[in-house]
Amino acid sequence: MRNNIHDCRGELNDVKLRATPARIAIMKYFEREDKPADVQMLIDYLKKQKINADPATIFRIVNTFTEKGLTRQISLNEGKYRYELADKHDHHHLICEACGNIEDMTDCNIDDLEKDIKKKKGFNVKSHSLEFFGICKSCQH
Amino acid sequence: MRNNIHDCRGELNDVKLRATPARIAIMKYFEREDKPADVQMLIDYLKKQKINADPATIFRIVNTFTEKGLTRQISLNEGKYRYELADKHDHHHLICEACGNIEDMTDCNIDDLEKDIKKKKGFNVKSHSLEFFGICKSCQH
DNA sequence: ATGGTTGCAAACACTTTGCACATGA
DNA sequence: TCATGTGCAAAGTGTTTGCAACCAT
Repeated sequence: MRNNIHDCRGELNDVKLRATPARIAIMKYFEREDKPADVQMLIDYLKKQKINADPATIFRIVNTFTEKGLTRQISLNEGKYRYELADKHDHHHLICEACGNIEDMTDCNIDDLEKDIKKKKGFNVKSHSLEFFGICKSCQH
Repeated sequence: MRNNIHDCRGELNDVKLRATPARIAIMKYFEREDKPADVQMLIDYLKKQKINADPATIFRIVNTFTEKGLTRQISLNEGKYRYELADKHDHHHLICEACGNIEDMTDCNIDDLEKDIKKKKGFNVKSHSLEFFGICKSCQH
């Protein structure tokens, strides 16, 4: 019974990827943290787990994950990419311009708008990204 | 009467920037085109106008324009920035994943959502970005 | 005249790639 | 075993910066 500890091997097997330490750790990161991570954050996290990984490897991992549909690549106007789990649908981010914190926001209804776009413009929406920039509660004091 | 030809000197004066050929041409580009431009597009456009400009100069111009509030810097998950006029409020983009074309989309009502965010999370929204990815009409044949 | 702007080169940050070695199944 | 994954180094993009020369006002 090796499955009592959930270590993401299942998810990796499902998409025909080998379960290497770095991949397992990164999957765990994404399942634990709700904040989209950039490559440096992942390297730092792995280092804490005593896993040393080259940036090139991390880039390869997140790119593979994204191709396989495990993760999603997003950009928050920072000059770099971030990555997050792809399975949560229709959620957005509140990005604090003061402290840089990123908060998740779920349940926004853009479906109507997408139908509207289809009708008015003939454009077939596959996905969307919605980000809010502003000042978070604790930075307002 | 040198103002019969609108050459954007007014906008530049308003924000205390000198009216150089490159700046004037870039302002004209933005006023004419509705598609957000990246730096390479601006260089190509200037070249057509017989204005040779260094990438560094273009980056400096769009950064200055953005600081002064003339333009806005956006990212469409491409690994680079694009720039567009800042004066159009509340508009979004339809990005075709087949042909790469970017179409503007106006009149979306996110105000309610922003009020909701303020109420529920205490997060004070200053701006947002909303992009739709999909397949445009002419790519569906 | 003079301070803002530009060109050029160099540096920087992020990301990708080639290849030899290592490793998971 | 052997296809897949990784480390390292190099290269590829996009972007910024220092400084001398240039030009708009």
